Amino acid sequence: MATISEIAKAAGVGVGTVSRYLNNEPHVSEPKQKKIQAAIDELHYTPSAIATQLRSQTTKNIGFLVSRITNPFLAALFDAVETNLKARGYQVLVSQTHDDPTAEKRFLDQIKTHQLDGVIMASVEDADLVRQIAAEYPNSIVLLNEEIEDAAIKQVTLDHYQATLNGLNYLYQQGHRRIAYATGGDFPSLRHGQSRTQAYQDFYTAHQLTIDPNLIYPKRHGLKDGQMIGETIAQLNRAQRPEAIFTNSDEVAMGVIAAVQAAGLRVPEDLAVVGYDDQPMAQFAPVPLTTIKQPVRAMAEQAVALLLQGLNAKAEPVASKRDLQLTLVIRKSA
Amino acid sequence: MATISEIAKAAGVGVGTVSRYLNNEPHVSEPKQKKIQAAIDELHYTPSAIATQLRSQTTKNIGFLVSRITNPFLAALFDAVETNLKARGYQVLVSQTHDDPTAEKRFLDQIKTHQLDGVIMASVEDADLVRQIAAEYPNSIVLLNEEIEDAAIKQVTLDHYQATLNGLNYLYQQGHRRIAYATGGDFPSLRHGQSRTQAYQDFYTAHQLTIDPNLIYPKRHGLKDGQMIGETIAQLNRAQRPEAIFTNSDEVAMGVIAAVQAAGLRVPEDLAVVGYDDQPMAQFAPVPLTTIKQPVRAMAEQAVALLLQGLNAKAEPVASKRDLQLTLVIRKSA
DNA sequence: GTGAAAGCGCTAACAG
DNA sequence: CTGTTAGCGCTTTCAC
Repeated sequence: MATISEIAKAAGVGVGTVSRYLNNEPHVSEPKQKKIQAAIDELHYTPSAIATQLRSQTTKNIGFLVSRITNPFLAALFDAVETNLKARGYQVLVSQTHDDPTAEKRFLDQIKTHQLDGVIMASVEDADLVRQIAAEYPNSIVLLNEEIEDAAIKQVTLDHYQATLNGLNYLYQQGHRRIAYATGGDFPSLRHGQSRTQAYQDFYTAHQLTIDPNLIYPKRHGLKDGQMIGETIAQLNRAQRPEAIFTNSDEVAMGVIAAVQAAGLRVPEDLAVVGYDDQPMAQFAPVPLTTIKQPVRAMAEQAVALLLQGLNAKAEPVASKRDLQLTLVIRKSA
Repeated sequence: MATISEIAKAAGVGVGTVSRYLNNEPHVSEPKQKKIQAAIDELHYTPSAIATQLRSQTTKNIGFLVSRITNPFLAALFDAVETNLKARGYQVLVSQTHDDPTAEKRFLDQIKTHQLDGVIMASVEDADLVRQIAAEYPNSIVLLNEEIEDAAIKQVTLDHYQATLNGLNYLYQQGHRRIAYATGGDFPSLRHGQSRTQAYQDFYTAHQLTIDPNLIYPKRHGLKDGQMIGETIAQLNRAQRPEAIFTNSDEVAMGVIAAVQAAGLRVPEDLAVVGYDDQPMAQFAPVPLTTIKQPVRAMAEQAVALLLQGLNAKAEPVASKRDLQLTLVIRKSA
C-alpha cells in the first residue's frame, strides 16, 4: 500500500508538495502536478483516511443510536439523517441498543475515544448517563425523537402534548368517552411519551371523565404488542370494552386492528383506533389509519443542524421550529 | 484531552508501561499498576481509538450498503448483521445509495482509504465496479441479498430460482394460468432477480403457456409501486386481467392488494397475490400474505462469517448452506 | 520488569 | 513555489 512519501520519492518531490497537491492547495507548479499524478496512478495510491484523522483530530463520522432499526419510524428518521449528513461529507454509524443500556454506554464511549465526532440519539435507555456525557461533551450530542428535561442538552422538541390532545379531542368529537391508551414505554415514562401521557390525563380531567386503569396498556411498541392489546380488548364484554384507543405508534395500532378484526369486531364502528407517526404503511392498513404525522424530514434536518453547529465553528442555521408541526391525519380507522 | 504520555508522566513511568497496562499485558508490577490507574482516573484519560487504528492499520469498522434502510426487509437484514458484528467487536457504518451509483462508489472508496476493514453489500448498483474492487480486495467484500456471477466474489447465495418456481407452482395448483409477475428491478435484471425471472420464464415453458408481456411489471420495489400495479390490473377487463400475481417483495404485494381491494376486487378470489421476503407486516396485511420467507438471521450470519474469515487469519466457521432455505408460507392471499 | 525510541501516514509550519 | 521537519497518540521492539 503506497504512502505519501513513496509518491514523493517516485515523483521526485517532497511530501509537503504531494500533500498540497492532494488537498488542492495553490502553489504547486504544473510540471510537478503532472509528475505527482503520474506517480499516484502508477502506484495506485489512495491517501490513508486514518492518518488524516489522527492529524486533524476529527473523523467525520457521526453515530446514530436507535433501539432497533426495524421500527419503520426510526428507519425513516435514519434515512433522513443519513441523507442529510452524507451530503455534508459525514459518514453515519448506526448502533442498536435493543433496549440494552450497556449497548448505549458502549456507543457513547466512542465519543470519548474520538471515534465519533458526534452522535444523534433517537433512543435513550439511561437518561442519567446521557445527561452526564452531554455535560462533558455538550456539542457532540443531540437528541432526536427523545426528550430529556435538561436545558443543557441539545434536542429536537415537538409538541406531543398538544398533538395527543388533538387526537383525543377528535375521538371525543366522534362521541367516544371510553378511550384506551397504549403508551410506547412504561406508564408514566419519565421521558418519551411523558408529555403524551400527561395530555391523556389532562384530557380526562378537562372532560370530567375518570380514567379506567384497565384501559391503560403500558406495552412496548411492536406489531405483536398491538396484537396482544387487540386480543385483550376483543375479549372484554360490551360494557368494559373501550370505544376507542389512542396508541403511541402506528405499529401498535395496526396490531390492534388486525387482532380485533380477527375477533369479529369492526373498526371504527366497534373500536376506533388512532395511531402515531404516520408511517408509510399506515395508509395501507386493513382500515387506513387515522394517525398523527411526524415531520420526519424537518426533524432530521434540525437534528443535523443542531449537531453541526456544535461541531463546526461556522454556524449553520437551524431549521425553524415552525416546520416541526405534528398533524392529525384523519382516515377511516377513527 | 489527556494522552498516554501525560499519564506516563503523572504516574512516573514510561509510556510503554502504560500501554502494556492498558492492554492487559503481563509484566507490569502491582505498584505501577496502581499509580497508572490513579493517573488515569485523575486525568479522565481515554485512549484515542484513531491512534490505535493508525498503529494497527485496522479500524474495526464494517460498512453496510443498502439502497434504502426504510425497506423493511433490508432493515431486518441490517438488524441481524449489526447485532452479529457488534457482538464480535465491530462497529457498523451504514450507507444508502438511493439507487445512485456514485454513492456506491464513494462507499467503496472507503475500503481503499482504510476507513473500513470490510463491507457487506446488500445492494449493488454497478456490478462491474463491484467486480473490480472485489478483485483488488477479495477479502473485504461480501454480497448479501445480491448475487453477481463471479466465483471470486464472496457472497451469500440462495436458491431463488427454486423458490420462485415453488411459488408459481402453488399458484398453478390453485388453478391459475394467467399469472402476472412484478420484478424487483428491471426485467430481465442482470443480477438480483435474474434467477427469479428465469424461473418465471421456465415455469411458463414447462406448462406450455405463453407469457403475456402485458403481465410483466418491471417496477421498483415500493408500496407505491405495488399500488400502481394494482390500479393498472383493476382497470383491466375480465379477459385481460391476470388471475394471480407473483411479486418480488411483500411491499409490492401489499400495495397491489390495497389497490385492487379499493377498486372492488377480492383477494384471492379475483386476484391471488404472492409476496416475497415474509416481512413482519405481511401477516397483518388486509389479507394475510402468502409469501416466500427468507432466512434473514442465517443469511446475516453467513455474510458476517464470510467477511470475518477474510479479515482475520483465524478462520471462523461459515454457517452451513443448509440453513439458507427459502420457504413458501401459505396464508390467505393466494 | 520497564524506559527510550522508532515509526504508522499525514499535515502544517518554517525555511529557503 | 517547495523540501524538511516536527508532531498527532499509540504500540512495539530493544536494550538495560
